[in-house]
Amino acid sequence: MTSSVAVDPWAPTLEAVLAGLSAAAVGAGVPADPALLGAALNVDGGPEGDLAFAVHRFAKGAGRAPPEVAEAFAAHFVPIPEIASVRAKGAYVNFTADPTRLARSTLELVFARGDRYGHGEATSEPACVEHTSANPTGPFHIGRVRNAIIGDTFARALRASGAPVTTQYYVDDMGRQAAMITWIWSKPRAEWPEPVRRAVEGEEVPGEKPDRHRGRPYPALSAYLKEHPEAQEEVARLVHRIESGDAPPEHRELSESILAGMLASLARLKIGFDELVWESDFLRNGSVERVLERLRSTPHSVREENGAWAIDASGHGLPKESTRIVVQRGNGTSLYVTRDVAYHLSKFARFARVLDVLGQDHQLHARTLDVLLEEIGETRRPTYLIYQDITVPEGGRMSTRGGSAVWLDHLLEEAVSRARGEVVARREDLAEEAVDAIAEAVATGAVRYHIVRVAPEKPVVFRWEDALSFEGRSGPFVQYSYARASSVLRKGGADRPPYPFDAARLSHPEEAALVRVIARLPRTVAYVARSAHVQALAGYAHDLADQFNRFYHAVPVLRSEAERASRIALVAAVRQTLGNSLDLLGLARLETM
RNA sequence: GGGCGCGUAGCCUAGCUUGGAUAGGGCACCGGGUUCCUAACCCGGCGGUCGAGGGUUCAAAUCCCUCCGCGCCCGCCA
Repeated sequence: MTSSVAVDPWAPTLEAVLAGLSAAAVGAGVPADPALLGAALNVDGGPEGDLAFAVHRFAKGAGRAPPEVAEAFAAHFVPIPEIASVRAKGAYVNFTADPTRLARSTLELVFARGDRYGHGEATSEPACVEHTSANPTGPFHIGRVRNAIIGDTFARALRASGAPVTTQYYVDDMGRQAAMITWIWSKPRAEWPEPVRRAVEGEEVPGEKPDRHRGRPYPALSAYLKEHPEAQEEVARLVHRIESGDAPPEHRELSESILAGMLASLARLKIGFDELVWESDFLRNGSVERVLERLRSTPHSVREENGAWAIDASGHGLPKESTRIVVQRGNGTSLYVTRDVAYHLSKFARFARVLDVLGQDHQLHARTLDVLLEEIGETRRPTYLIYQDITVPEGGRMSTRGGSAVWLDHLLEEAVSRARGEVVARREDLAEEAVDAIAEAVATGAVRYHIVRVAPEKPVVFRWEDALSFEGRSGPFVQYSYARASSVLRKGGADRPPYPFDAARLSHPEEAALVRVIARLPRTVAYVARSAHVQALAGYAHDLADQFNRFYHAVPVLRSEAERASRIALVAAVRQTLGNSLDLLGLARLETM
C-alpha cells in the first residue's frame, strides 16, 4: 500500500480514512494496532459502500460486541471531506466516498497523466523478464505462445509500475535440436533419410515462411533419430563441432532465419524483445567454461567413469532420482542447464530483479538451476513465473509429432478471416485497407485476450470456438468499447483536450460507478506487477468496458443539455483509461470498428 | 513411487498472495430492447454441496492436514 497521491485517485481517501479510524479507536476506547486497521479495511467496498471496515478483531480484543464497537467507531469518526457518509451496519463500518470529489480528482488525474494514467512512479531497480525462448526449430504453436503472451503482458505491467524493464529471448542455438536442423539442411535433399524426405515433400508451399519451411523436417527427423543410432552419432558429433566453435557456416544462418519467421508471428501480437541473447555467446566468451571450473571445484562435484562431471545434489530436496546433476558430458560438451547458469550470471550482473517465464515442464530445470547457483556460491535467484500447458480436447499436450499442434499462424489466419466477415457484415462504408486493418487488430486482440484472461497456473484446453470468440469477455469487446467512446467524442467534436467538466454534474449512479472503475486502474497495475497475476488486467479491462456500456445505455451524452460537457469529459476519461488498458494488454486501440 | 500444479453452475472463468457481510463475470438457454451518441451492445430470467473429509478461527472458496480425481516432470534432451 505505497500508492501515492500523484498516481492513484484513491490514495488520499485511503490515507485519510486510516488516520480517522486510528483516531476513532482512541475516542471509542478500543485498542487497535494501526497496522491491523489497514488489514481490516476492505478497499473494494462490499454491498454498503466504497470502503468497509470489519471490526470483529478489535471487538474481540476489547471484549465487546462487534455491532456496538462498529457504532462506536462510526460515532467517533471525525468527518473528512473525502468521505460523504459513515454508517455502522452489523459488525462493519461502511464508508462512501464523496462522489463529486472522487470524480473530480479521478478525471483530473486521468487528463494530467494521459497515456501514463495507471502507471506508478519510476523506480531505479532494473528488472529483466525472460520469456518465450522457444528453440528456433520451427513455427510457434499456441501452447508456446502462452509463454509469450504471459511474459509480454507481465513485462508491460512491470514497466508501467515504474521499473526499468528489459525483455530477453534466450535463443538456444547450441543444443541438439538446433544441431538437428543444421544436420538435415546441410545435406542435399537427395541424401535425406527417406522417411524425412517423404514427410516434407508434397507438403511444402512455395514462398512459405522460413520457420515453417526450415522446420518441416523436424518432427520426422526427430522420430527417425530415435530409430537410427548411427545418425544420432552424427548429430552428436555435430553438437561437439558447434560447441568447439567449428559450426558449419549455415548453422547460425538457419537459426536466424527460423527465428525471424517465429518473431514475425509474435510481432503480429505486438510481442517483441529488447534483446535476443544467443546461447552460443556464453560459450564463445568463455563464461560457460568458467562456470564449469567453479562447478568442478565444489565439494559436491563428482567425476564419472566416462569423464562426465556431475554435482551430487542430495540434500537439496530434489526428487530422489535426480540428485545427480550432470553438468558436462563424457565427451566434454556442456549441457543446457550449465549454459543456463552462465546466462543467469550475466543477468544478475545487470539486473536487480530477474524473472523467468517457464512452462511447468521446466519446473525441475528451474530447481536444478537454483541448486547449481547455490553450489557456485551465487546467492541471488531468478523468480520463476510458471504456467501450465495448453492441451487439446482429445487429451494431452500439443504435439508437433502427433499432429495435434495448433499453429499460431493458422489460428491467426482463421481469426482474421472470421473478423473480416464481422467487419464486412456491419461496415459497408469502409475501404478495403481499413477492413483489413480492423480485422487484423480484432483477430490478434481476440487471441491475446483469450490467453491472458486465464490465470497462468490453470491448465487450458484449446477450443477453436473459444479462441475465436469476439463477444462477452473478449478482446474485441474491449476494443469495441474503446471505438464506441472514440466515436462519441468524434461526433461531439471533442476528440482533443481540454475537457472542461463540472464533477457535480456526474451524479447518475452509472456515472458514479464508472468513475470508480476508472479510479481502480493504478491499483490494478500495481497489483499485477507485484503478483504476476496478469489475468487481473484482462478482468479490469472487461469491467471498465462493461461499465462504460451500461453508462452509455443509461444516459445520453451528446443529446444531454446541462450535463453534456461533463459527460463528454467522462467519456474522454474512459477512452483514455480503456486505451491505456489495451496498451497494457498489447491489444490495438481501434478508433472505429 | 516422489516433486510441482490444478479441481468454483451444462461449459469457461474471477476471487485464494493479505480470511470478513447475499461467491463476481462470460458462453449456452429463455424473455425483452435499435425512428435515439456504433446491437461485436444493453436489461431481465435460469443455473453453485467453491472435488471430499477434518482442523484453526468470532468468521474459511481463501490458511493447515488427510484423501480423491486430472495434468506435468523425475535424460550425459532442451
